[in-house]
Amino acid sequence: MPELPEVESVVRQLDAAGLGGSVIHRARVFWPRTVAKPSPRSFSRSLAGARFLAPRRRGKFIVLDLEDGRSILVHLRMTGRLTLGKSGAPREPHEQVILDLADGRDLRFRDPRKFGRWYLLDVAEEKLGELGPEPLAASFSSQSLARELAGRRGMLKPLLLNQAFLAGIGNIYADEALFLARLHPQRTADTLSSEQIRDLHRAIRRVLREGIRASGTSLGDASTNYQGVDGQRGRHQFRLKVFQRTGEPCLRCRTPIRRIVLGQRSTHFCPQCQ
DNA sequence: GTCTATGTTTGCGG
DNA sequence: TCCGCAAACATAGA
Repeated sequence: MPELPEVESVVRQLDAAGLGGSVIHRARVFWPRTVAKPSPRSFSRSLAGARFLAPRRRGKFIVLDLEDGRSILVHLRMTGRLTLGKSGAPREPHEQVILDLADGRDLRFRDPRKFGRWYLLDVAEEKLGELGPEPLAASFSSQSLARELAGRRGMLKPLLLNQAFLAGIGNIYADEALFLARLHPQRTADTLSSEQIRDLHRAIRRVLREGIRASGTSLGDASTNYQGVDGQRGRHQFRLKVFQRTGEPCLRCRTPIRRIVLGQRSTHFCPQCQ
């Protein structure tokens, strides 16, 4: 569920709530596999007393840097969710990790599907280094996108989902960006004109910024959908142009939106203007 | 029971 | 090496 805009929203909410500066009193792991590195035991043991710096984001990772130079990385995957509230509340269903803070609050991780992962690393880059460029960074230009696309003979859509190619894009924003850029999801990546590369670059940034401005996309109404740190829902679902609009008229040309499966992911596009 | 799901990794075959 | 595909992870909702 959460892609770059949702993760960015969570990070901003954690920051606004003053997570930076707070100290971990106790770390508890209830589902061992959630903590990918190190062992859950040493994860818990070595976090007591650690102090957070300001939270940040890289790709779809929430990065919680610690004052001692280490970092906690949280990946929400499909259904992961962080909450920050007063400690002492009974543990809710599907809560896999709880960090009790010295200030009387706790940071909780709830993940019904248990795909989400936590990492405690001496150097954040050992994981973040696998990621491609940040699409919203000033250094991500149309030229750098062109360089990356050159020689890639795969389809555009799966390429946009490849985190080593570009960090942070998921299924929703990939479909939306390709629609905005008027590019077919199955288009071979290295066949774009420089103008189309410019359009794609602009579309990617526009869609992600729009998502952030709307505090993310919350589909459906179930608890497995994206919610912010206080349970806030995003508003970007009302702005989707193709995603989950199968059969509905294209907002540009009225042609019914089509759904196909690419790389095992549903893909929505307008067969007329893409 | 079936199908779908916003993510990522791994292994296979081309 | 690059690419596409299937399965795995584990669960909920339609």
